[in-house]
Amino acid sequence: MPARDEIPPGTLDMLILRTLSRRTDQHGFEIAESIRHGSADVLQVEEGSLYPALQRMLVKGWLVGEWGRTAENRRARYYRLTAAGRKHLEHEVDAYRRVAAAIALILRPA
Amino acid sequence: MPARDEIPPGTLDMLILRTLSRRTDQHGFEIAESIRHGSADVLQVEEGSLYPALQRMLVKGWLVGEWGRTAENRRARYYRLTAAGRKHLEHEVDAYRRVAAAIALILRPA
DNA sequence: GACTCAAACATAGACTATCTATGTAAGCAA
DNA sequence: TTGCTTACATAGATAGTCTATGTTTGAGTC
Repeated sequence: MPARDEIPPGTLDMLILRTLSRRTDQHGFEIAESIRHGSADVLQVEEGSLYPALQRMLVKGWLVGEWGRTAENRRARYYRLTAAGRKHLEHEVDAYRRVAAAIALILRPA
Repeated sequence: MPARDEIPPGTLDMLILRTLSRRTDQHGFEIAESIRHGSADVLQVEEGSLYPALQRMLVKGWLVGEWGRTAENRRARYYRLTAAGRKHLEHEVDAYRRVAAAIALILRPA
């Protein structure tokens, strides 16, 4: 029934960036929820994957983050795409679609 | 120009099984070529990935292999799906499609 | 106020699966 | 016999996810 799936290796950054391009200024927990809901409850990002990914992308300059407060008055880091992040997202989506189309070619019924 | 892509982690077994379900009794080199051509030259399986994958799947009983000779009189191992392999392929394809659809949900334009 | 609970962030290490690099054997041709 | 190619094979590097664990902080409760 639910049996949530893992995030396929190589897609996590893209999913995070895309989530932030849909709605900016989300913090980590929100991003995880957005991915879960946005995927119809199929994809679940674990915290041990999420936070390192956010760090990596901060370092690469694809995101900026600033500390703030949630509606429940908890400290949280809010992320936003940079121009470089937006461009990188485009490239990742292009590459993903190309590969997905290629796999579809092989899977499609003869 | 081509700039062939890597096989996404987790998809190689499925691609090999699917290739053999389209045409049975192919040897390793043929399988690699089938995947490349069948993907419109996008996907390239490296030998260092291919042969270990074939070994794994022999052990798991998804394939059987028997030694033979190519048209050029070279020794080669010809692989064929087992019933278990066919069933496993179905499951892998189902799981792949479910995840791909979930990713598509997130990627699709708002 | 002490205690508990959850939110939010974070890191270390395990694990999986691909790739790169390398090697071997065998057939054929010059 | 040298070289080229096919075909199979293995070892180690690498990348990216996960599990498990830990820390801080705010809110609620007794």
